[in-house]
Amino acid sequence: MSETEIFKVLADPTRRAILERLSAGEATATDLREGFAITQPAMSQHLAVLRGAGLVSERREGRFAHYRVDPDGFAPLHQWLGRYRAFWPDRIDNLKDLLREMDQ
Amino acid sequence: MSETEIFKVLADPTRRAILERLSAGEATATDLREGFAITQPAMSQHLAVLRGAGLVSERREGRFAHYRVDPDGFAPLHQWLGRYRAFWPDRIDNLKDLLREMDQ
DNA sequence: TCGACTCATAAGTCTGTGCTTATGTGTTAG
DNA sequence: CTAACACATAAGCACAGACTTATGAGTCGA
Repeated sequence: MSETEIFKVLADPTRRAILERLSAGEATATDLREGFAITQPAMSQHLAVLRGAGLVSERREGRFAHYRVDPDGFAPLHQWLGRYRAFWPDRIDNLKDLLREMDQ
Repeated sequence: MSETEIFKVLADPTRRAILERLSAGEATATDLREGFAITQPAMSQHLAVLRGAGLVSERREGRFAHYRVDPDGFAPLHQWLGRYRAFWPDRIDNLKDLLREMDQ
C-alpha cells in the first residue's frame, strides 16, 4: 500500500482508536462499536478502509467478522519514518541497536 | 502537536516530497519550488502547514525564508508507531537471524 | 420457515482541504 | 525612489472523505 494511503487512513482519529482497541486483541465489528458514538455502517466503512490499507485483517466466522491488527501493514510507515531517524542522534539509529534493546 | 494533525499533514504527497527535499539540507521556499509543479502560494501554504505541525522550522534572512526539518516534530509519530512495534516479534526475530548470518 | 441478527453497500449531505488567481507586506538592487 | 523580488494572505472553487439513513445479503436460533 502507498504511503499516502496509509497516512490518510491513519489521519482519522476513529480509525486510530479502532487500531488501539484491536491491539488488545481480536474483535468483531459489533464489539468494536462499544465505546464509539458511531453507527454500524460507519464502523463497517472504517474497517473496510483499514483492511484496504492492509493495517487490519479479517476472519469470517458465520455471520461474524473478526478483525485484528496486521503488523505487516505498518512496515511502509516504519520504513518511511526510518528515513528521518537519522535526524535523531539521541534515538535508535539503526536496526541493530533496536535488536540489542530487545535482547534485554 | 496532535497525532491527528501530524498524520493529516503527512498524508499529502507534496508535503512528504518537501520533507524529503529538506532532509538533504536547508532550502528557501523558492528553491523548493524547483521540481514541483505548483504555484508559489501553494508552496507557501504547504510550508505553513508543515511549520504548524512542528515538522519544519523557519529561519528568516532578509526577504528569504530558509526552511529545514525539525526532528522533534517526528517524535509523536515515532511514539505512536512504537505502540505497534510490539506486534512484530516474529518479523524482528527473523531479521535477527538474518543479521547474525550477515555478521559472520 | 421465519424473524432476528451481523455486516456490507448505496445514495445523499456536509465539511474540510488543496488548488487557483489576486493582492498585500516587507526587502533589496539599481 | 522605484521597480523587481520573496513570501504571505485572502477569497473562491472543486474534489475528497466521513457521516447519515435506507436497504441488501447472508447466517443463525426457535
